[in-house]
This record gives sequence, structure tokens and C-alpha cells, in this order.
Amino acid sequence: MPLFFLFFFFWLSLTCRMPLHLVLCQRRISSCSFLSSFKFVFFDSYPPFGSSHFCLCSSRNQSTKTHSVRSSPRPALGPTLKQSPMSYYASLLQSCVVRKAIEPGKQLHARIWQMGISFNPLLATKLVNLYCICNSLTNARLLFDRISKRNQFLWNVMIRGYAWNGPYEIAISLYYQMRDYGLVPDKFTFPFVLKACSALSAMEEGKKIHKDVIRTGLESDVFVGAALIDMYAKCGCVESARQVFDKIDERDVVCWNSMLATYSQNGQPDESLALCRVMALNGLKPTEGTFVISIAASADNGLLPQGKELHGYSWRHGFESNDKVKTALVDMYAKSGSVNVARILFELLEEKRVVSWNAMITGYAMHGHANEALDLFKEMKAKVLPDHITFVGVLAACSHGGLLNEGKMHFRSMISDFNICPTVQHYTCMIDLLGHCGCLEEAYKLIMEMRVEPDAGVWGALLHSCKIHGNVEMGELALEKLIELEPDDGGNYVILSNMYAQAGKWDGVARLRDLMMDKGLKKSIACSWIQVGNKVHAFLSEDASHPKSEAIYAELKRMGKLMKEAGYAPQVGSVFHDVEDDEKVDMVSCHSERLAIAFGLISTSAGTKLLIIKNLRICEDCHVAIKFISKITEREITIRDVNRYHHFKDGVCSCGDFW
DNA sequence: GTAGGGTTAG
Repeated sequence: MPLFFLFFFFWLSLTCRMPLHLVLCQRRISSCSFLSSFKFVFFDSYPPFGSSHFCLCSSRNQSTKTHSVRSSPRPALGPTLKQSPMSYYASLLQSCVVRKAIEPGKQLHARIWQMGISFNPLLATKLVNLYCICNSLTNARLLFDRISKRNQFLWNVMIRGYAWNGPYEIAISLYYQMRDYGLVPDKFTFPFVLKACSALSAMEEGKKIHKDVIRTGLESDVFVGAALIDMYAKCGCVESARQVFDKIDERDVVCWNSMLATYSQNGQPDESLALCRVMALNGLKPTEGTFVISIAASADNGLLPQGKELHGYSWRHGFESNDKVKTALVDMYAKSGSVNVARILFELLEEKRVVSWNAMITGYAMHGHANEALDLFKEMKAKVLPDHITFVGVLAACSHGGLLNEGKMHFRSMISDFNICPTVQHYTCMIDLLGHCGCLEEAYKLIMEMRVEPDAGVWGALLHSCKIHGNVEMGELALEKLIELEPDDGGNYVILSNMYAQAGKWDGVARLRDLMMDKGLKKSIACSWIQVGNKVHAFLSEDASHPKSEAIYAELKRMGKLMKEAGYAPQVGSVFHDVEDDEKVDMVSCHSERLAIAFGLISTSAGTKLLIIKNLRICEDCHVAIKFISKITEREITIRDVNRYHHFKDGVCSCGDFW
């Protein structure tokens, strides 16, 4: 019986050229009961121009999350004799828009259709707007396509619908259709269409639209300008974003925030923080966004005093109880080495959203505190639904902690229990975990089974695992793939070269060295930072440019002697060149992190903890050496390398030598 | 007679 009715309504929708959902609404209005699952509300008591009244109520139905229209004994919002049906329905639709109430909106659409006024420009526009706001783009587009006279506002609403919800290409296509239609884009059109370009990282398209912006003279508009900055930021074009920023008249705080975010998102946290200072000097009042962006930038460069400064700055501006700022601080403290402070702030959050849980779980994962991360994940599952980022943190925790079975279990659970499709990041964690645990064949098999295209991160994880386990054959395969994906990255060649060196295959070392020279490739320059007092000191490998260089090298020599007495034997596998052993020892002992540590030792009082940040992975020899240094000097030394944290204390590293 | 921009986790 219900099937018969559905066919009947389908036929009705075809013959009446009316969308099926409206036919169903109409039927519902006529008190058909079997379609109760649609949760439409009866309008039987509604007389458009009668004496009884109803209003849209704001209370939500907890179980269905739909808004309802209910009868009201008060004659407050009903139509008046002076009120036209257009303005009456317009005001009701506006209420639906404000409340994002799609179901009552559909019923109003049905009623409007029944009355034959659904193509009234005002009502049609409001309906399209409502459908777009409620992400019901199919309905919006059905109506939009049937409206013959489309004004600027209507086009903007439809472009916005696609720019917010996708498919983003349609937003861009509609922009050009609007121009062909004879309309000139305005200050509202550009932010929408540029948002679609941002989402697609479509710089060429964005540049074309930027030219249109210039032609219409809207480049200096703050809204258009902010959208342009964001578009260039998402396309990785920092200079173009800055050019737009410099051209905007009367820049508001959002323009500043956009520019701060541009630097931060493109690996330039220091520039972001410098601009934040300029912003403060210009007397602009920072907003929540300013703090979230700046604290995130500070988390990226990992310098705790700078982050603390921002923490205080946010308090002075009354953001001490702002949960978004606090979540950014949780992330910052965790990334800057103070995972315990991060936990205290996390516990102080009034509302722990999924982002907050993710920040804390990821923080634990970075520090190799796998059990804490998994305990927190267990607690989270009882309160908040995890997302794909949560699982990146959980799998990273398993990977850094070497928890093979737990990692496999959570990976399976993510897919089957949480219906989350694994992304390349999840696969990278799994390859890292399997590879570190020596399951190289299984790791390779997983890469072959991946539902997404493996990227350089995935093959890099496999290559690194091959290096740990000395599997030259699979390492060669991984490098082959990496050369296809990252032809200009010399670091990949160096890893395989080191593997050849460890296996004594010097012809392989020479071949790779020649290959690198032919291609003009160099290994990324290793750099380490340490903050002493208010100053950040940077060191490159074998760096002798620091004013205290002589004392630093003297300290290294003194330390080397003590380490040797304590039983330290240099491991020189990570030296690229085929050189004499003595020379190799000298080369590794001058790695950037060792220079930073030596400077820290001579510049701070006994017992002071040292925090060093490095732009690459820490090498095996330095890892062994720093364990010795921590014991000999009785210092706690923390290294944040590109992958994770290493806490050295009393001759032991927190990673348990699993990294 | 209606609308708009930025930021948070690996």
C-alpha cells in the first residue's frame, strides 16, 4: 500500500512538474498519516486569512532535532487584514531561515505552491536562501532553475550555497553563468566565489577572479580583501596575500587575522607572530581569532616563553575562559614540551569539544605517552564522537609507543565502528607502526591495499622503517617511489645512502652521491634552536658562527671525553660520506642538536632543563649520545624533532628507543 | 527586502 502511494506521488510530481518532496508535503497537509516518518507537521488548523493563529516556536524537539510549528492561543504573529500574503509568508520563511528550520520551510513551500505564488521573486528567493542555509542544495537548485528573472541577490545566495557546501566547482561555474546572465558581481559575490577557490586551492581560477575584483574596484573592500588573502593563503601564495593585505584601506581585525593565518598556515610562524606584534602596536583590539591563530603559530615554532607571553596577553584581554583559546593553549603547551600544563588547561575547559580532545590526545602521542593517550580516548568515546583527526592521534600514539596490536585494533575499529574511511594520514601511522615493529612485508601489503593514493609520507615511513631494520631491497623500492613523488628532496637519497653505508655497500653510496650531484640535490640543512633567557639561538651542523663558538666546541670536547669514559661508542651510520672513521666521529659530534645542547650547558645553571627544537629527525648517534649527556650532567634534556618528542633523563629516553 | 570575510587537532 505505501509503495503504491509513493508511485502515485511520483507520477503526480511528474504530471504537475512539482518536486516530489512538495507533493509529499501536500499530501501530509491533507492529513495522510502513513508518511509519519517524514516528521512533517500538520497544517490542518492553518487558515491563511482566518481568525485563528499560529507561530513558529523556537523550541527544538530533542529526539528528532527538527523544528516544529505549533498552534498558539495568542494572536501575536498571525496575518492581519492589512498584511499581504507575500509579506506574511516572507516573514514566516524568514523565521525558518533564522532557525535553520528546513521542515517547516518545506511545508510553507508546499502551501505557497498550492496558492500559486511560489515564483514570486521575494518568496522564491527566501526559499532558495532557506534551502541553501540548510544545505539542501538539490531543492534550492530545483527552484533556482525555475525562476526566470534572477536578481543579484538570488545568484549570490546560490553561489554561497555551493561555496559553503560544495561541489565548489559549481559555485565557480555559477559565477561565470551570472556574468553571462548580464549581472556584475558585487562585494558579496566575490567573498563567496573566492571561498570556493580556497576550498579547491584553485589559484589560477582565483587569480582570474582577482582581476575581476580589480576591474570592479572592490580590491580595497575589507570583506573582498580578506577573502582574497584567504584564497592566496590556501593556494600557498603568501606574497600575493601580503600584496592584497597592503592594499586594503582601513583594515579591520579580520583582515589582520587573515594575514596572520596566511603566514601560520604556510610554515612561517615567526612572521605571523611578528605581524601580531605590529597589529598590537597599531592599537587593534585582538579577537578570539587573533589568539587562536597566534597561539597556533607559537605552537608551531615550539618556543614556550613566546607561547606563555601570548597566554598572558589573552588573559589581559579577557579571554581566560574562552574555550577555543584555551584549546589552542592546550595544543601549544603540549607542542612546546609542557604536556602536564596542557592537561591542567584541558581539565579546566568548560566544554570539551572534539577539537579539545584531539589536541590533548595528539599532545600525548607526540610525547610518546601512548597509555595516557589511549586512556583519554576511552574517556572521550563515552562523551564525544571521535572524528578522523582523533584517530590520527590514537594511531600516532600506538605508533610512537610501539603498540602493534592496539594500533591494528583501533584502525579496524575506526573503519567498522565509526564508519571513518582511512585517509593517507591514518595509513602513514599504520605503515610507521608496522614498519617500526619489523612487519615490513605487512606494511608493504597495506600500501598496496590502500584505498587512497600513497603519498611521500607513506613511502617515507616505509623507507625509514627499512633503515631501522636494514632492509636495503625494500628501501630501494621505497626510494624509487619517493623520487617519483619528491624528485627534488635530497633527504630521501641520504636515508638510502646511509643504509648502503651501514651494509658496507660503498658502491651504492657512491652511485647515490653521483646521482644527487647530477641532479644538483642537497640534503635539507639541519637546524636546531634553543632559547636561553629571552633570546633564541640557532645552530646548523658543524656551525662555528656563534659568538661563543669556541666555548661550545670546548664543552663538546670535554663532554666527549666523559662520555667515552662512561662507555659511549659513536655510531656513525648516519654519516653520508664514505670517509675515514675518525672524521665520521667528528662529523656526528657536531650535529646541530649537540651544539645547541653544549651551548645550553655552558649558558645555564646546573640542573636547568634544556629544550631543543630540531627541523629534522634526530640521528641515531645523537640519540645515544644525549642519553649519556643527560646522565653525566644530571640534566633533563628535551628534543622536539620533526616527528615527536624525546625526553632524556638519567640516561634514558622517553621514547624507549622506539622512534 | 533579504546576505558576506578569518582561526582550532596529525
